[in-house]
Amino acid sequence: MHLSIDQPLDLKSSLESGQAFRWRCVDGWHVGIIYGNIVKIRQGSSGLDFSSHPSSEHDMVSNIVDYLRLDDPIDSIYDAIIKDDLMAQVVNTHKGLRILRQEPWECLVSFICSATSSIPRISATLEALANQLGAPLLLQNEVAYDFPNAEVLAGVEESLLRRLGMGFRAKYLYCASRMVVDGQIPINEMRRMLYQDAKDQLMAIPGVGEKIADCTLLFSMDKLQAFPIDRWVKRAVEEWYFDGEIMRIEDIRKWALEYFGDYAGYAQQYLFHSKRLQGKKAT
DNA sequence: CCACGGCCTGATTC
DNA sequence: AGAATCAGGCCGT
Repeated sequence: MHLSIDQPLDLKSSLESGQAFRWRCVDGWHVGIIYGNIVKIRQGSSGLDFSSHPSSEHDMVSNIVDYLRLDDPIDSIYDAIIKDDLMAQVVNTHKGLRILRQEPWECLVSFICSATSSIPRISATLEALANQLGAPLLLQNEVAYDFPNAEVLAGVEESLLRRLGMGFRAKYLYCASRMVVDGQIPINEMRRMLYQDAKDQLMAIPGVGEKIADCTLLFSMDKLQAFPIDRWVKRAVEEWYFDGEIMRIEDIRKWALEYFGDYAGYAQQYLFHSKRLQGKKAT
């Protein structure tokens, strides 16, 4: 199935810029899961080619539009966040990098896993979780495992989670599962909640602080003003906007929301992506 | 309020 | 080679 795209989109960067951890690349195709469907997708000159299961390709179109946020007013967003020459250049270099609209539960778990870890390890852990506890989905000669829901994860021992490589995050994941199952955290209603209200609720989960809450809000809950600050973004802002001065996270957060406005999250993703590529090349 | 060490563990560095 | 150090934080002191 072909889907024409007439706006900036860089599929590879979007799927591999550290927002989602379970996409793999096979022969130029990205294989992963979108809203319970295994999807094989690639970008050509005029748009996307993909196949899917169990939903038909026809029915998957709207899911793909949702997942890649192709409904965002991307040109207005660029206008809004390009406040200076540096951001103009960063956006231009990585034009088409999108924020994804992931499923809230998997996104929350992913970023609980991310604390003091590395992307390859985060991916391995999440894959292990899904392989062990999720339902397999088949497409052509590929298999991918759906992500286990909160009920399933709440039912496994912390020791299993540790065995799967979660380390000290195992107890956080167990708590999060319980809180979602018990209805304390209305994870699927947070898209309709105010940013700060949803954030306060997420941060009530042990192991979820400002950064992990903001990642979840930005990458799965439509809160485009969320500006997660990890070490890369911290470094990027300090070096590129404050002449290398060491800043407090809280001051960066306030500055970013003020400076970039309602689409600060997009600015964050571009800063993160370019700083990380730069950091990797340097080392 | 701020600063700091500890936490699991695999990969990378010295 | 084997031991430190680091990795997309958070929590308690």
